[in-house]
Amino acid sequence: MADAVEIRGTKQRIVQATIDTIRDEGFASASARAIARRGDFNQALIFYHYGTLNELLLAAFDQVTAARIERYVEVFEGPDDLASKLRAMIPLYRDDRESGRLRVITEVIAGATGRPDLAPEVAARIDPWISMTDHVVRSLLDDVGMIGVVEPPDAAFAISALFVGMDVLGSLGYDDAPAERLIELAASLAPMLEMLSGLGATAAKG
Amino acid sequence: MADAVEIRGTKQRIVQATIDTIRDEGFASASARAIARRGDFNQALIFYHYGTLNELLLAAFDQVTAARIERYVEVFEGPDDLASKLRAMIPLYRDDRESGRLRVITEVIAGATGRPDLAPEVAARIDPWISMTDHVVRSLLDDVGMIGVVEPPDAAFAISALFVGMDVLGSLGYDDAPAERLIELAASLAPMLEMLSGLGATAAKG
DNA sequence: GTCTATACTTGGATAGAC
DNA sequence: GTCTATCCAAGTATAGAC
Repeated sequence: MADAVEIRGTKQRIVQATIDTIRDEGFASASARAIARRGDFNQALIFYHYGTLNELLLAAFDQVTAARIERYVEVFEGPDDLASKLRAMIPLYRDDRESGRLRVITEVIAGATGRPDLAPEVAARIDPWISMTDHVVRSLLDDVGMIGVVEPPDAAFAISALFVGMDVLGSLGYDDAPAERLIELAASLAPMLEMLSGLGATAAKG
Repeated sequence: MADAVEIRGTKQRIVQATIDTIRDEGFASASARAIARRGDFNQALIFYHYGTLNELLLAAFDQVTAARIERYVEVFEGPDDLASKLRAMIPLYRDDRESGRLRVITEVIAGATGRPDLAPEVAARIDPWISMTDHVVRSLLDDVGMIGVVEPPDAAFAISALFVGMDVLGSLGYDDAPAERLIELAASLAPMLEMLSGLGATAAKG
């Protein structure tokens, strides 16, 4: 029990060291050697267990995102109104930021740009996020009768991009506190949007 | 005349090769060796003329952004209404994208994340963009009487982040055509905002 | 200012002993 | 499954001839 964390063994230890390295030293510095130093194990283990460094980096990305997306889906597929959902999102987002998970995700996304060996793999792993956003946005726009004005995929792309961009600027050293304030703002504006809901439906009929 | 482009000599040739390399092979591949291969000159020249590779990369970034920002400032400091400004922005943005300049900028921004030796330098070079956005947003929010609801710096951060994020996702392989459609959408919504202008002023007085 | 040659470091990955 | 040892490619940067 006490070593429950050890049970999963070496592979997990390697992934954890990878996450730590990316978080604290950046994607560009996350070499096999640096990761092994960090986790205090032999560098050859990486290649025994993961084959290539890229595979390990992707495994680390998967681990960081896996638990995360479930929590967000839970919030956004709930029965609450938009404002409540957005407000429920704030502590999740804050936790992601403070725990360093967000930093890891951002580093991998930024690091994969312009790298043909990584870009498609990372893109495939971002897809679920964009899909989730698309789903939320679609039902929202539908309620408000605004599909056709904004296409849900465009809106989903923009919203996802907004977060990626805020995180990237955050990684560059900008204060990313605005992010939380903006979610809060969106939550406070949401009721206005839902007021339009009836209005939009009416207009569509009339 | 015919060799007007040659007059600026080797330094310019090196910067151009750097831009080409970043654009076509990505930031991660833009090593001194790769750049020298690309421009067909000796690798040692880079260090003679620029001291370090980082300096060269920043010089390339400066060159790509310099001409660009002037054109945007010209548009946004003009006397036109917001919708016209946004529409005027579209061909600029498209040109940046199609020429590959945007790719270079994105690669450098993404590449600088998590690199303490580059991040502050790149951040300093992004500041003018955020300032410009802040300026535009501030006068807009002021007109609409919404300062206090959204703080201009937050809005400027978000808008800048939106573009960075769309570009990063574009570099990851996502279709970034939505970007233009969204500017178009913003332009078509702008009149609504300006309608609020009188309303906001009235509310402030009443 | 430009070249060749090279010093030195770090990287991914593998072979083979244990 | 883990270790040591090593191969080899690639990187930044510099010294010194031209």
